[in-house]
Amino acid sequence: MRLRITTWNANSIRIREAALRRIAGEIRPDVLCLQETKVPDDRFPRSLAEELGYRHMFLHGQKAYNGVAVLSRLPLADCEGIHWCGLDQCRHIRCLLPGGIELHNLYIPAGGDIPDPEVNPKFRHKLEMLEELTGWFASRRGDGARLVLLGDLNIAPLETDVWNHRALLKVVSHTPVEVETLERLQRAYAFVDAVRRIIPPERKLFTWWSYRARDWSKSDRGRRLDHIWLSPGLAPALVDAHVRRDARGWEAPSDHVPVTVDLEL
DNA sequence: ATGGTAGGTATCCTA
Repeated sequence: MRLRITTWNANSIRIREAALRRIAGEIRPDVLCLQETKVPDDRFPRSLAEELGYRHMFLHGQKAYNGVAVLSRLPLADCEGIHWCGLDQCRHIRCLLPGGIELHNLYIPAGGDIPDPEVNPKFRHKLEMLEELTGWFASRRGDGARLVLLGDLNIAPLETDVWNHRALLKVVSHTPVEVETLERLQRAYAFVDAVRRIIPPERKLFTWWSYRARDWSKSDRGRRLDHIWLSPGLAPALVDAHVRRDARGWEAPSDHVPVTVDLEL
């Protein structure tokens, strides 16, 4: 059985109806994981999702900020929204897909502008959420679960994940402390970076471009902030991965584009 | 070195 999973930071799902239709029609994921839906669950566009074939969904949203959702053509089980750092922000859904695959859809805090946890609470929160997740996954290491961890992790770990490595060393999303913290999370369960298994790490690859650029495509000052990781037991099922760069040029685009993997189970 | 755009909310927050 072929399973296609896509992650996309929509940056408000209510104003991305056309983009959501294109993702459903052109990428056709079986499971679509959303971040920054920015909407309470009772105002989520459920009927549109159902019209596009996503009869199964789990919403974990809030007003104005954050918000994650999983839309699926296949039944979902044991769905829950998980909170971290003692906050009620909606940034994490855990659920089970058919075949016992455990999916984690994450929206890691962006972290503000100043890369110093002592003076910037948003940066401290970013590192603390990653550290709490690291402890949680480390405590499960070796349990043999078939895990997919994906979402907007708001960190570009490789030199080729940013348009200019040297220029971004002190820019939140690519600082050494963030990269090291993300690598600790990855090592906690020996997660495989699925997209970089398919697209060579030597090649520049971005999933986000700022709205502030005059011409995002020409300047191409992007970053790879959106990731799909697989647990070691699930990695052999990986057959393909894609970043839908052209989605950044759609009418009324999100600043993030969809990232997709195909698994053969 | 600076300021640039976008979305949600309600006059300013976050990204």
